[in-house]
Amino acid sequence: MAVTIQDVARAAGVSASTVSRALSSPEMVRPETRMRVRAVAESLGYRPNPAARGLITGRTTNLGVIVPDLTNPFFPSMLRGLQARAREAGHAVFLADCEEDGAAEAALVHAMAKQVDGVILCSSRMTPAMLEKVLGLVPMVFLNRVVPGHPSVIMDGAGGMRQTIDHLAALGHRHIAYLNGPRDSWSNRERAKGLRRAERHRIKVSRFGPFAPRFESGLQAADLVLASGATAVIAYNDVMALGVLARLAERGVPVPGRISVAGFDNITFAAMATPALTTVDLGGERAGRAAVDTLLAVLADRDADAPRQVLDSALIVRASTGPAPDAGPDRPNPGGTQGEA
Amino acid sequence: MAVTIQDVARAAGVSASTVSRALSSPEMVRPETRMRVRAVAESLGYRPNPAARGLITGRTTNLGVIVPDLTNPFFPSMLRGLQARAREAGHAVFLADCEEDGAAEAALVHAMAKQVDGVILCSSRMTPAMLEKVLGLVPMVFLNRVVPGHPSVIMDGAGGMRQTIDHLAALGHRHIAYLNGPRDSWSNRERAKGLRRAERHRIKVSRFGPFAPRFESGLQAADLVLASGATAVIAYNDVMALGVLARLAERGVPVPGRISVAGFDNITFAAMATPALTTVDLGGERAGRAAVDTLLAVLADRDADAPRQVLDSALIVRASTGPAPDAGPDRPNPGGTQGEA
DNA sequence: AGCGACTTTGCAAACCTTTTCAACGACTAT
DNA sequence: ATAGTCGTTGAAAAGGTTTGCAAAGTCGCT
Repeated sequence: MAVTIQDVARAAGVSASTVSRALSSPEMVRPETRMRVRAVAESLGYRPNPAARGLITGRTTNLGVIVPDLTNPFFPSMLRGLQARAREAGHAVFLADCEEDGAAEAALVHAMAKQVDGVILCSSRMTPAMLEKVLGLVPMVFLNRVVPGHPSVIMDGAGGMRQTIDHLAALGHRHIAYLNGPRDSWSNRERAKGLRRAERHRIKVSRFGPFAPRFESGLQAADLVLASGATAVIAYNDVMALGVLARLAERGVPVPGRISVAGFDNITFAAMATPALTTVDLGGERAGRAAVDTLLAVLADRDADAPRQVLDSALIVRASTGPAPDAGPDRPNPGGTQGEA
Repeated sequence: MAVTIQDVARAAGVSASTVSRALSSPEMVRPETRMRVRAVAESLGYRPNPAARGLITGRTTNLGVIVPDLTNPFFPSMLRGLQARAREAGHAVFLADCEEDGAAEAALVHAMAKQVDGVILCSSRMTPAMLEKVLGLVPMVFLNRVVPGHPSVIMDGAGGMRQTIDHLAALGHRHIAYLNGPRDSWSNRERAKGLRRAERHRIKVSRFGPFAPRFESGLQAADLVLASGATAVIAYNDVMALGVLARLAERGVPVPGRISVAGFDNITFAAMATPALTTVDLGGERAGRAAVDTLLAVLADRDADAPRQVLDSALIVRASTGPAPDAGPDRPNPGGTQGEA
């Protein structure tokens, strides 16, 4: 049915080895023969069978990717960068969605192991014990999680948080709220670490949660934040922040007049909300590309020690954050903030 | 390095064939032997090499999926259903994003052909000429596009449009606008077909576009629609509709007081907008699952004739659509609409 | 006891490719 | 002229699995 290397060999009057060489090691075959073979291969529509090739070379030119939840809009942007870079490098991408389940994730690694040259684990949900069992199976790089001794590319959530706090401090806020994400989320811990920056500005921080990173959590949290007296709220991610925004709009609370709102991830809809949402862009596409590059580097030199790459994040200031309500529009040095602007 | 069937055979004191059978055709081997072999395989952590297996069986248990744009939030939901069903059926999923480019899509089909048992083409961007060249390569099913003689599952955009128009008619609207999607999009043509329903209600329809299906197009279109005097606007998709909503909010136009807005796709953020967006749910997850089922059916019986499955769509009425402004809140039989409610 | 049928197992071929090795001819350098 | 080198090619092995076929063993029946 499908055309094999033998068919090409017969049609070109050479051996299979010559066909193989004409296509993958062109310098090893006489130009004249090479041309003829290539022409025949082309005309027959021959494509090497990757499975057979992989069997002998031990390489598949496939990359595996596992994400925890495709419907979280943060991942598609990451995937896009990842996918594009992989294609540039001549690799196809195997994608699986583990649906936030670490055990499923481990099973997927097993399933993929033999069909890919390496796998990229995005925000892996595996416990250390689960990790232990799959670590040797196939080269892996971790995206958005550090696993000692293994290559990772991480996005600087803590740094993003610090930028956000500096931004709010400059706007005169003295009391802010943070809405925690899921309890055992690595990214949430990272982001929360950045909260320490508030001390430097003598800003009071009220923490709420943990919350599931969903729109509804934002609705719920908005009322809590309002009652707390904070004049700004930073949500674990944009989806929650949008929930906060929606609830505040419903209650007629002016944003950023009475309260400023910020999120994380810079998802597409952050820019589309009214008011447009101030958010931290963690550089998802860039991270996706970096993960592929890292994996390729590991593949090329397995003995190199595990690189850990940290990507800068950037605060995207939009309309949802503004001066603190008690800080008058242009009053210099309000309260005790030492004019950190 | 990796443990092969030979290793298991040696350790269990049987031949490789017996190991193979113990694992995949259990009834062919004596229970006692079967147990022992399975125990050994388990303890050694043996996993059959899918490439080697595929080479001989001709089946890979992989499915390929090509989508035009991962960052369009409609696709992830489809993918999710697809992915889940594929996993239930024991198939892994190869994903590729062709970035709205038909030629790239064709290349991806080629690249995937030998590594998958079949491929699902979501909203294929290939021209008929491109299609021609790849049709025989591998079993395919089309999602959201009909290709004569090939299996497809399609979502009923025209039906969704009819429901939307009936809905608006019932609310007393006499003049509506439609914002076209991309010029040669099959889905746009389908949706536009449903516009004929307006004749039955004696509703005037103004068409705008074609537009790229983006938020910015909605911003642009909103002003055009307002100037046209229409009291309701249906956008090609939710992303555009959200753009319309944003622009109208910016101009202080009450929605749905002055104008009603509706979209297509029921993306997550449609429900999160203010006002929440009325939209047509085309059943993406369901469609993803159906596509897998169809593909599996084709694979099981290649001679069966190409099924074409049409999925019902459902109008999700939310706050962005309301009574026409000139139709008073409860006035019966306004104008000449024959009271179609 | 002998025969046939069935069960259980192993051998070897097959899948398609890459790669090692050897062969062959031509050419160069001694 | 001869040995060595180089360039070009083919034969064959290898990679890990499944499967058709045959062999061996078991059982029941006549």
